[in-house]
Amino acid sequence: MVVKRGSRRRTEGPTVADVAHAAGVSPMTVSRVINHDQRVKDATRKKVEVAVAALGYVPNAAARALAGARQCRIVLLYGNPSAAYLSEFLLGSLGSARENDVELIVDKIDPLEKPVMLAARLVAHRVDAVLLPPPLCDDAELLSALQKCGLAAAQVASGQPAPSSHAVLIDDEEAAFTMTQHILARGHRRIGFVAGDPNQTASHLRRQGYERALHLAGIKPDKKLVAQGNFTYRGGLSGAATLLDITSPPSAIFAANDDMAAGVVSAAHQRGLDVPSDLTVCGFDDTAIATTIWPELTTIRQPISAMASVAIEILAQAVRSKRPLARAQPQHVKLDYELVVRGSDAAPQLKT
Amino acid sequence: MVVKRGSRRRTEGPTVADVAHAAGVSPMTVSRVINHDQRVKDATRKKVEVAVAALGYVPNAAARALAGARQCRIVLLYGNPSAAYLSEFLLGSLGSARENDVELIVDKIDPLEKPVMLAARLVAHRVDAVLLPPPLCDDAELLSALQKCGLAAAQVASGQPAPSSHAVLIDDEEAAFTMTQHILARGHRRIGFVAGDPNQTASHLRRQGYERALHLAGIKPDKKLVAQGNFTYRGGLSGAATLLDITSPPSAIFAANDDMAAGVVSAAHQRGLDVPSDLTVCGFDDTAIATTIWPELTTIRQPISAMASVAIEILAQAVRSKRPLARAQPQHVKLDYELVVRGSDAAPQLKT
DNA sequence: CTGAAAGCGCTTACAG
DNA sequence: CTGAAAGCGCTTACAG
Repeated sequence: MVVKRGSRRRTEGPTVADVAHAAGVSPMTVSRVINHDQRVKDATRKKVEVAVAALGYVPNAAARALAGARQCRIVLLYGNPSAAYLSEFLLGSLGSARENDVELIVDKIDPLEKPVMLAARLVAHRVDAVLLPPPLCDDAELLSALQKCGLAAAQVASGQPAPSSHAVLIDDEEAAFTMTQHILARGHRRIGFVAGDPNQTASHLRRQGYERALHLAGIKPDKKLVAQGNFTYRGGLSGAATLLDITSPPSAIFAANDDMAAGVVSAAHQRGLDVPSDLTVCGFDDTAIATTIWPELTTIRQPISAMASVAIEILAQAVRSKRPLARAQPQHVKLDYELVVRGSDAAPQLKT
Repeated sequence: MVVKRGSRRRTEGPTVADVAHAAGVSPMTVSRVINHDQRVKDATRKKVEVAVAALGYVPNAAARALAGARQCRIVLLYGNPSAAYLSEFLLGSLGSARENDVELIVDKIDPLEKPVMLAARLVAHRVDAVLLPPPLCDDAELLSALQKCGLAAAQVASGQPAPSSHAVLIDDEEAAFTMTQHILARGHRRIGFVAGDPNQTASHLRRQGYERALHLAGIKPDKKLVAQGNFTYRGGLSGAATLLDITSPPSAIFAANDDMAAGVVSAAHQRGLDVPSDLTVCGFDDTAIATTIWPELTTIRQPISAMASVAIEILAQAVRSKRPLARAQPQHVKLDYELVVRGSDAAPQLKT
């Protein structure tokens, strides 16, 4: 390995030139072998491969990138998700971004900026794709602005993925159905539901799952047992207040996310009700708050970190694909959820 | 922007040459401005900055890496902070990492791995520096292992920064003093305190601030009014239970962080006490939970995101510094906190 | 304080 | 099927 005097050489490893020299070919041929170019003669390829192995050659990523390999810059746009959700989402994205060699930029959306402007700004900053966690994943205007600018987008945890964008999700309806069945199996018949933000499509799916399980159990859904909660702790607090103060209150409340479930638990405590002996409370998401409060919440575990990770991977692949066809072929991936039983559910009290 | 015929130019964006042309300087000068070289004349810098902004210039990372710019790879090591804390910390780090062109790797610590092994692994992965949020910022063994391997470290929010490492903090003692004075000013005389994790130095400082304010008001600290809380929601719950069940319970409780304060509020509710009319509850940190629960917490705002951001900046500077002296000269930066008055504090009830 | 030259390690585009 | 040349966008080292 020849290192010239006064060279600015920093890296210690061998280069294409070193390999070429060792194999008795030109650097160009080494490059072809590395990139699996079909046109290299088998004998030549062998020689190069031997040299590569002997020298322990590893291509320099920066040089490849500079010389023409396609870069990938993805923006993670976030609106106002709960801190626990964002935190897990960030962790998943970060790991995946490193593995897939994508540059990840994290940016809070400015509600005052028009989606069209935003999209234009992203393009100006050489962004290739956009990652959209809830609630942004359901912003139709944003999605269409992005598409018009030719930016790939991945919706994470949207209840209603657009056909034109990539999406990673769980089956919200089925998960809510599963949770409701679990509560029914405990023996509850009057099960309250605190619904999520009506602007997020997942909210409706979760409610549908709840109602389907009820139907299947021969229970007619009662509108008085459904309260609005907006996916916030305060919404859970006020929603539970509504449900708990009706004539024949529910013995269990299923909140469509953990933040609201925490609010429900607090409302129960304020009324002197014990959870779970007086009231069963279940959540959805399994974010940090589920194991922070007491009792710990029985909930649906949504693989937030994995969902973010998969979304980055899909986006990176789409961006780097040579064929424009692949960019026009959005993928929708469904991941598994899991029912996590902890301490906030129990059989209802016997009426005496 | 001139694009030559037959050029292999891939990226559409402007280059140093374009910016140089627009600003009427050489590419070299543009490079200097971008890299915050001190020697550029202010007027020249201005011109370049204007051109950069006008063209929307973004440096090409691959080219920088290839050309030999000193890279800076920082690992953000986290243990088990609250999700809300981590989320804000991550956001601050990410933004700053981009601005300072540092490669940020986020890694959860494995409690089973020996600090010495960890440090060795980091060195093997070409890591230059380590960012330590609480509770890791107070891990003396880790700190010393890092130092022995020649890794720069920045402790964030430690109550007792090591002389050999960089640190960014607020004055915890003074902040707790301020909060206690605020509660005293409301008219409270029996003020409970829920202490944080004894393994984190900040816990002790916060308690000291609380006691100093009491002394200054002529109140003798009462051991029965101090409970252990470990910085967790559950610790706040049980700590408050202890304080609220003594013979003459406090009319106000100051918890050394928001998670515990949330637990205190919940404990109060379980006892049928209203917050704040029956019990004043104050927190510390101003993480997301402070405005999630109801009533919203009066607390001390700790600029978590800014602290992370400053720490990254200091680390990047130290790593890139040509003079080894600067690396041996750790900086300790103190940022401002703020008392945020919201809905969880009020004057005590009149005894009748 | 600023600039002209050379080079980082690889690949594209063109010849042969 | 293989190679010599040029260039990707930036920064280092050297002058002035």
